[in-house]
Amino acid sequence: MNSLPQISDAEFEVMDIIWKYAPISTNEITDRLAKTKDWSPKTIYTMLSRLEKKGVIVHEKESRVFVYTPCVKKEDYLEAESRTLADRFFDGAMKQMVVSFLDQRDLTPEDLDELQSILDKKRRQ
Amino acid sequence: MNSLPQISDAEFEVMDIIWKYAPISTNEITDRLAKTKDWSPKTIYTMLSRLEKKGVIVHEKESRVFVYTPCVKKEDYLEAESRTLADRFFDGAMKQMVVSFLDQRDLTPEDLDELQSILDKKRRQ
DNA sequence: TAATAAATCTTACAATCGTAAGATTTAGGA
DNA sequence: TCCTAAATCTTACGATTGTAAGATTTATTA
Repeated sequence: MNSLPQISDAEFEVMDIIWKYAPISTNEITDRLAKTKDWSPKTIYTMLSRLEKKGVIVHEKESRVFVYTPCVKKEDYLEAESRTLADRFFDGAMKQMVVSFLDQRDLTPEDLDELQSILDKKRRQ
Repeated sequence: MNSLPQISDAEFEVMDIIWKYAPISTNEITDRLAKTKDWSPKTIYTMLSRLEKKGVIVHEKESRVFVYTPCVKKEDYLEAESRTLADRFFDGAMKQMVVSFLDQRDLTPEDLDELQSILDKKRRQ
């Protein structure tokens, strides 16, 4: 709960579906993942067991199917991963990281305008 | 070169020293890492071999010691990892990611001021 | 109630990773 | 030139990850 368990790339994909659609059954999970991934349902089942073992999801039985719910928040992972990124590349300085993102070429002038107005609002509060 | 090899957390720590101090000998690498990590030199040697096998560093022999140089740029990893983060958490939308970072609690009002002026400059160019 | 099909549980296996010990090579001093 | 200490090379081993196959359980239908 306090320190987030490490979850792998593939596990993250499964988590993502659960975060988006929970409570959700195994079948619905496999159906939704089938749209983007080419994974066997067996593989997905393995992911689900591992995620549950790691304590980031729980299930309830509904007759014979399992229905999953997350027990950690996606934002907590965002938080943790952006901190890791800041640590690795900017010595922990979030601000520097933001600056570097502002330089990223795929922000259009309109994006910049919008960011500016958000900044304005933030500073005023 | 075009697609960056995956490197692990521990490997990254080693890379980081090489990025900072290259060209750098094995001994200097282990000395510098000793300050923060509690790794055996043997362990570090393993990292170095793996990194070289992955093609992200090369060495030259100077008498009997190896001197390492990176052959990928740290910024390329930043680029790749921030894109991954944006994909995972914001559906690829860099702008949304930046917005979320602006909300991060550890940006001081001074930071916001500074960001604002950077934004101003960027929009003007 | 007995069979079946669907769902879950158990086991597996190769690749990568963290962590190093032991073997081998070799530059440099005696 | 020969020995030795330092450096590198080879091997290892348990945990995690990606990827599933096969075994077992069980709700439902015939």
